[in-house]
Amino acid sequence: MKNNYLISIVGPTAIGKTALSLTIAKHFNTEIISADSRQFYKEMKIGTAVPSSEELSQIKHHFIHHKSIEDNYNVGAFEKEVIQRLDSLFKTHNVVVMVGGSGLYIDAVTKGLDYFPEIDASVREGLNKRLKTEGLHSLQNQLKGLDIDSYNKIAIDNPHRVIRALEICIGTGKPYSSFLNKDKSKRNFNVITIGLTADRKIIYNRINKRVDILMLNGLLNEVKGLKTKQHLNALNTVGYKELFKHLNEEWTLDVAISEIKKNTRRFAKRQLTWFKKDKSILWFDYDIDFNKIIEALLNELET
RNA sequence: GGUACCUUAGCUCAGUUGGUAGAGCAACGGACUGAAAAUCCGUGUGUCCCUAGUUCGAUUCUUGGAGGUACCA
Repeated sequence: MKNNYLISIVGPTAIGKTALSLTIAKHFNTEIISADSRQFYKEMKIGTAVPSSEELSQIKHHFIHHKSIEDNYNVGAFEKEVIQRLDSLFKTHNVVVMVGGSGLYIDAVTKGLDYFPEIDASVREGLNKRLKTEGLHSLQNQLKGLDIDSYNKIAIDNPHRVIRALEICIGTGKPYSSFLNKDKSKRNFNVITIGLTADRKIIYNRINKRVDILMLNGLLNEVKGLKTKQHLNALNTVGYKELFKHLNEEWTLDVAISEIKKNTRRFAKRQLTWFKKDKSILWFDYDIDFNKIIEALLNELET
């Protein structure tokens, strides 16, 4: 019988997840796990809209600013670290809150990923080089030879997917598909997922406003300070990549800002598409009285 | 006030020698097991300004309006 609960809060960017997570964490007198794939990086303070220092001082947060953009970090490592952290948190708490907008990272914690061995980074580097010189078609053909199941199943037009499958085939000598759908490690906690949402128009208005605020908070300066590192993957992020284009004199500041807004809107759309699939999510309107959500949670905890 | 040109998708515009229309961007839908705020796939969403003619048929031609732009007064 599992008596521990992870309350996961999801929803599109700028919907108000942080405020809700604080309310819930306070109510249950517990701590917060962040599942936001860009808030991990300590160099990205403004553009990722992390909780304010005041908010951070009220409740203990985990996995915010714990990595550097220079580190090689990924979902697998995140899953492992979170599960370890949860094990120790559940020793002193029955309820832990998780909040974030990265669907894959959330699912990794709540549902688990299949096990894959670590592959040396040089394999991917080589594949990326070949993608440039030989083209995607050559990589697709190689995958066809090494792992026909994956070749048929994955999004074959998507270079990231093809390279990922190939790097496993090459790095392990076994097909990528042979690692999938094994028995995932069982979770020793229950998950309740709360979703916050709103009409698309409202979400978009909030996003536009959020971007203006990030600019007022000094996002441009933060990005300027990171200019020499713009090639790093972690900085291939909405809010950063557009301002790099401005600093590289490709775009005016106005164009860059409206591109940030547009790309954030598209990001929110992708988040909604991801979460829509999860039928277990309890959805609430963004401006509901949070006490109603607490009530709903208490109901869930009893049953 | 006169003359010329314009009015077609949310925006910028193309087009139909008369058979109810299509690009870019935006938007919308979707996929996604270690790059995920990433990456990739799919979809035209329309009183063709209004009116009256000519015509089997008008967004297209003609009449008369309305709105806009430029130039001349």
